[in-house]
Amino acid sequence: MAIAATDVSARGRPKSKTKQRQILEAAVELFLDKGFDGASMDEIAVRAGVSKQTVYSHFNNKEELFSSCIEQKCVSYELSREFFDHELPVRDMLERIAHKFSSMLLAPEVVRMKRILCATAEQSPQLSDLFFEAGPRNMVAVLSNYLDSKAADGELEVENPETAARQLLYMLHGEGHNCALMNTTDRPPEEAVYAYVDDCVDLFMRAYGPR
Amino acid sequence: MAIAATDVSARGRPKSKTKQRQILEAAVELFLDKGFDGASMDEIAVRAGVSKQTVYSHFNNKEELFSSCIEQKCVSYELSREFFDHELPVRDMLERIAHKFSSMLLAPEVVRMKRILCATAEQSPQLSDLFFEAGPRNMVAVLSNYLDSKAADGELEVENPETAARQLLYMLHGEGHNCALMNTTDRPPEEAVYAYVDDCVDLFMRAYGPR
DNA sequence: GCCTATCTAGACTAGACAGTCCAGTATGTA
DNA sequence: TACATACTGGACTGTCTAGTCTAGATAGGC
Repeated sequence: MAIAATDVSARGRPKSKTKQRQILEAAVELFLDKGFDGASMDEIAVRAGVSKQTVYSHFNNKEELFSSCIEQKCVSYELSREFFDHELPVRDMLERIAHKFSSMLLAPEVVRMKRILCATAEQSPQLSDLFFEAGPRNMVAVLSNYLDSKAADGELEVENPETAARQLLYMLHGEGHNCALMNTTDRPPEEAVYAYVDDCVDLFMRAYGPR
Repeated sequence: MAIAATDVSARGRPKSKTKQRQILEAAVELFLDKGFDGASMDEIAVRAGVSKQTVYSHFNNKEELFSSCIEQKCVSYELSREFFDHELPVRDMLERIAHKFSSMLLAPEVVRMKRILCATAEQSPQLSDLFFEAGPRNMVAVLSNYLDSKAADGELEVENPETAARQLLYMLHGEGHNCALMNTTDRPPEEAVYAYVDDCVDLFMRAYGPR
């Protein structure tokens, strides 16, 4: 929807999908790198190897282009339900998901994306919505679903699986993610983050595991 | 230190402390409101009721002014050790601190400040350091200290108080803080946040409380 | 009351950037 | 082949902003 409407009649030369992809790729790189204000349309056009006019023929303005970028990135991060292995002991499964989740939270691309969403939060909350549904909320739903099924099996003592999912996931953010987000100079080393993640699963199992 | 050095010799008319305060106040408001790029020096001067030249005579450039603003805000947020009441039962004390911490995380001023630090993270990590030491790290230290003393009393079973403090504090961030930070349109209502905070203390006590 | 520095008001420079316009060229569809 | 449209490249407009400069008014310290 963010893309300029192509004429109903398919007369004349059609817009090139390739160019559009090039533009989006260049824009993603530059927006992630310099933020919304920092990235200029001229630079995006140059990096995409395309004229500025072409950029404007595919996307009506800067906001629209930015929004398309976020949209594109979100789909690529959606976590699937298939990740969960119901045969594995709960603790092992939780450790697996916790580590995967934690490393996602530390991925430079994710961090930079969150930074930009924070920065543009005031101007465009609908972008945050987009991200929030595809990202954190989806993750809570998926994990909560898993916890619920394990509670039904009697492997966990969780009354409210959604709350439990949030507790674990937000706890996992920890100093690692926070430091990365703010780009502090001294960051917890990788081993410390791993240890922290294990401690979180421990805490979780101590509270919700079978007695 | 961020302030332009006043001449060693105290000859002539001294710089007005009042003007400096006015400039800082106006700058804080505008930076929090519009971010670093969004706030212009002209606007700051106007809001401070001062000429632009005066702004530049107190602060050499925009970065310096910004840095002074963050510095000023940080000192005002430092949490004190006096807050902890050692007579109160651990659970009650934790509930108290959890609620206070949570409402701080939701305060508009704090949220906007964090947003700006995220946005400027790439350019100026030393600002994040400033904030991180005065804010999150200080908070962890203070709570960890409390948990340690309670572990010594046998009221808690905490092996690593620092980790435990981090777990509780980061868990408390939750969806409320995250949504506020990104400014999503549908935010968890106040009661939901309160309930979540209580659930977090529950989780903590289930894991670390006496058997 | 003099000296010195601050402060004001506004003009000014220099550069950046979003978005438009145009003339010419390339290319897919009918 | 003819048409309609996409694409290029570059010039252009209008706007905004950081930072400088100047001339004159103001006010504190000695």
